[in-house]
Amino acid sequence: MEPLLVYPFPVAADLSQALDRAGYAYVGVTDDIDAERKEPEDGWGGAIIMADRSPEDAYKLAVTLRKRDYPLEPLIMVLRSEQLSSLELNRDLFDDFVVSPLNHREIEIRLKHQYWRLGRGTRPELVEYGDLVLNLETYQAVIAKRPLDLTYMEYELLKFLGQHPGKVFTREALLNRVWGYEYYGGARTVDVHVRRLRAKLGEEHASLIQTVRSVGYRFGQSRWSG
Amino acid sequence: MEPLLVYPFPVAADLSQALDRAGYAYVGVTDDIDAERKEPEDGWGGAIIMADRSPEDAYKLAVTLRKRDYPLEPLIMVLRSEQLSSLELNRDLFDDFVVSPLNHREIEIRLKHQYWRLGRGTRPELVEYGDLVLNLETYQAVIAKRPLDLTYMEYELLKFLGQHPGKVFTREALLNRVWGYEYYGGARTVDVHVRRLRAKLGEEHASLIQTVRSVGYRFGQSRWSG
DNA sequence: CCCAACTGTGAACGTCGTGTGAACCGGGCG
DNA sequence: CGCCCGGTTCACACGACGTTCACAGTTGGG
Repeated sequence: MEPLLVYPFPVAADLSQALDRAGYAYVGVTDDIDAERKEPEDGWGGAIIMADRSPEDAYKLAVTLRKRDYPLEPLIMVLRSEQLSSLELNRDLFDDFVVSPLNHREIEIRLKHQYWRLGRGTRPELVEYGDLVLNLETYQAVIAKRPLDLTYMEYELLKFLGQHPGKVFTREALLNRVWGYEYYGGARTVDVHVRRLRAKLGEEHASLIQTVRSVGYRFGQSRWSG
Repeated sequence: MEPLLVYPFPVAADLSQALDRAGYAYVGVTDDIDAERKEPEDGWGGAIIMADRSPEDAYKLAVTLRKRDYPLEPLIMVLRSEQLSSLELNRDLFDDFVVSPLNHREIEIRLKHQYWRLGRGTRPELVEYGDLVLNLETYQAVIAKRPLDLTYMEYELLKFLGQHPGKVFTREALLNRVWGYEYYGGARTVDVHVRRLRAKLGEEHASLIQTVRSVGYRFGQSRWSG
């Protein structure tokens, strides 16, 4: 992760303490010129700008950082309670703000939340196990980076198994929980779907679904053999 | 503007005072059942959930409000300083948070900032995906530099899909979110509009809208990358 | 007021997913 | 050695689901 830009320099003691604790790298800058000079090759990892001492300079810096081709994100402002009104006029200059005096945990959480938001505006819900990844939002599956073309029931079955790795399910249980409680069909159904899944998973991953003789099926390694 | 959902009911004095001052309408709810019962026809305008008294119930409510077809936005949590850690585990449940005791100005600014982000920050006036460009201001669509002559519903549907590339939507969900909550019509409607869209997109781009059998439709390719 | 364009619905049609029966295989046990 | 039990594999038929079409209801502009 690239270091955070922090204004002003030298960095206030409570802020540096909070960032150190949270494990963030950061670089203090005195103004926009300084910021450009110290900017890492891959750009800043974000910015924290304290506007509680010299608000004008702080906002001026924020402007230059945001009005570039590649706007700096995330940008968090720090200010005193009575300065809050000034934010409304500059909404597009920051992503979040904190009211001083600083709360260590709060600034850490806000940073993380911003990174999370940037990373995936709406988070994909994933089911992962080893090389296998199921994206529940897009209904797509990938094994070892190779996309799997699964039918509906195949997907549902694999999803269920993937959500309970290591656990053994009887055919009965699978029929109940994947096909639905009211469903009443033969146990062969499960066998065949497991077979088709294994085929699509490919030779090397077919063993992801193991047969437990006289009991049922298990996904992934047993909890003992790890 | 639709009223805000506020939990719990009765609404804490300082919060109601802050919301009154800021000019927001709001409705206090006791739990998820109550929330559903009191929900305005056009949905909630947002939510403020105080988790400082009974955190479990608060988070439970947040879950139900966010795991719907139409997730409630924005959702702001209110909690005590020592509860901050609990947020990390529930990142997707909220958009912003405030540490109590409440600062009137702060909660007002955060609300406004969230609305601004939803209205403008997140939604650009252009929707782009590959060769497709939708200009939301002029209501015009272009595919591979060739202008598309779309009807209203066609445009709305394409816009919605384009705003959520990769994600699969059931016909039900599309009816809700494109045609509107109160709309009650057959699922064939969606099919036909998809068909007309595909036709207008042309042979080569028809696959932009994919059918996910037994589930619904998906626009574009999956997004595995953040 | 009429025409044209847009939108929704029901029905016909084709495809593909799914379940089932039966054959096949392999191991355990008498 | 042969029988039985359980799992695997295969082929096939049914039916669910999506696509397509034709048409009717509705809206809005000229």
